[in-house]
Amino acid sequence: MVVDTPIVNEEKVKETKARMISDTEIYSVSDFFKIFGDSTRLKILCALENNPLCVGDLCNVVDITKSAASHQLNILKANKLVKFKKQGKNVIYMLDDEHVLMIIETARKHLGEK
Amino acid sequence: MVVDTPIVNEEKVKETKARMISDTEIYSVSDFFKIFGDSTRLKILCALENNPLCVGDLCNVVDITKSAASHQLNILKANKLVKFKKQGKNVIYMLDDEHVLMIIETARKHLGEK
DNA sequence: TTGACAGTTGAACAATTGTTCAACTATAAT
DNA sequence: ATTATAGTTGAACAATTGTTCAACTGTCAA
Repeated sequence: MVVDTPIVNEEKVKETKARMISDTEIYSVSDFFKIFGDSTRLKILCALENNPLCVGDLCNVVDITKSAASHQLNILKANKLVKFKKQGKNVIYMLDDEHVLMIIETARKHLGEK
Repeated sequence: MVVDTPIVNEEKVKETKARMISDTEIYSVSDFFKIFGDSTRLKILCALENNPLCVGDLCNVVDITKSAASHQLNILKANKLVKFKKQGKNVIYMLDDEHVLMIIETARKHLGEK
């Protein structure tokens, strides 16, 4: 829908609008956060923090089915948060970006403070 | 459901499980990220970055209805990301925690790099 | 070359989450 | 007091998102 209320402070609204991040960037940032907003994906990232794991072992650590893991790994892969290598019958997943753990740590600290 | 695949490396799984963050903390961290995972909420936080705004003006900046704004402000308030003061007929909202913008900035940088 | 196992995929389903709508409260102005 | 305006609320609805299920691919071992 559209706005259903009149502007109170015209100038302030104009200025604030001018300072806003573009819609496309807002969407890419919120999509990024959405990835961390799911506990299964967070657990997967957490599990891969110290060592690479094959899908089967990852399932056992995180306590999910192969299918659920595979779907979530696809999302993480598409967003360049994990990468993988094939090893015989197994597929070994690992973090693609250590940077990511820092983001999680920042959130944990923030929550710890409140 | 439960895991549907056998363990490959028993010891690795055991060790990794031991290192995992507790489930309750995983949930609170993912809930935290969920808040930033919505573009409307992100826009609201972004709009309040430089100046406090009354609900009506916020609606005009972010382009949403009063009701939608109010619901989202409730969520942000419950999570201590915004606070408000009453001023006559208006309710003025402002950020409760500058820390939050840092988290968004970190995400933007991360996305900019890839 | 057949059987077993590891992982993937798409569609159906279930659950969660955001928006809309209509009714409501509270404040200010006449 | 009455009316108009600002904002809130809960329930219904719509949309999005995660999980399950069953069928599939590819690799290894017998």
